[in-house]
Amino acid sequence: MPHPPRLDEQVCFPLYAASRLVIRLYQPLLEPLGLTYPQYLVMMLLWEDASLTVSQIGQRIYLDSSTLTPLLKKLEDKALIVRKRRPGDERVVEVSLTKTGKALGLEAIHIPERLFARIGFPPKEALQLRSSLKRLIARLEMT
Amino acid sequence: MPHPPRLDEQVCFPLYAASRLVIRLYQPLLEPLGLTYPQYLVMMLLWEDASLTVSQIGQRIYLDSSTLTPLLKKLEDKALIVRKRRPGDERVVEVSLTKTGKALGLEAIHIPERLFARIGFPPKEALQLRSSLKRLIARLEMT
DNA sequence: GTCTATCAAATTGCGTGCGATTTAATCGTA
DNA sequence: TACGATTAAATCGCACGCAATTTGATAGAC
Repeated sequence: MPHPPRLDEQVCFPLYAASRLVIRLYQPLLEPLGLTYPQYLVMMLLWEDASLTVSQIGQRIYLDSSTLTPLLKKLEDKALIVRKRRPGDERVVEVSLTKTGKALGLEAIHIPERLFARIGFPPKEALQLRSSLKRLIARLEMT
Repeated sequence: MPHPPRLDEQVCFPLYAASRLVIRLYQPLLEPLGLTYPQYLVMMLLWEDASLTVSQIGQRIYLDSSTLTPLLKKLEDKALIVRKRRPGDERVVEVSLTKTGKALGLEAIHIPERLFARIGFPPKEALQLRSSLKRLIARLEMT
């Protein structure tokens, strides 16, 4: 019996809902650092690699310059990063951590465990969920 | 050895990334119906229950009136729904399907399977992912 | 060397999300 | 039956996301 799509039967909706609900939980943890969740993602990349181009950041978190440019400007206003055109290829903008931005990484160290404690999801299932999501993302990247 | 949070180790990021990537895949399927993804979610609810209040919709998809009001007005502009204050309690707004809106449900019947085909994710793993996400959402709802 | 194609960011316009506040209606209780 | 509390939507301000276009710089073909 064919019928119009039902919310309960979808896979995408729980993805969308869970994503937004978890980001809401992050909020009170990120607020003391003065970061939004997408800003936090960019900072995480830079805490690992202190300098990246806009494109490299975009490839890692699946955002393009139309989203990143304003976001990066906000991080620059907060003095967490600097943006500099690459000498020798002025098309490329290099984003790098400032001392303040690097220091913020230390303040963020306990965020993941605090978030995890709040959710109270079984660690085993969390790991399995993550690996399942990563396989899904790998498939989505192909298309 | 404590270190700043790393993107690879997070559970939330794959959630956020997968959600956005899947929504992107929906786009070309929804475009012929003239719907965005969140609008599609609302329509799915109404295809099941032809009349719901703004609050009821919000509870089901975790959005509040500040997001829903403008979205519902757009659906009304497209003549897919009507919004009417409830006689007897003027605080409540009843959202109901128009004939056009109901008819659109038939055009949407094959969207889920077409999307699923595009992703090419093993059905077994998809079901397991969905149930895991639903458990996660249940935990998130408690807080 | 010039001219076109390509490339990286930036810009623009629109649709969410969401915290915070406002508006209007109803409820509860003295 | 007043009147403060509560409730449901709406409004406002700000920060994403993303399609489409623009801007400016470099690369390639001739």
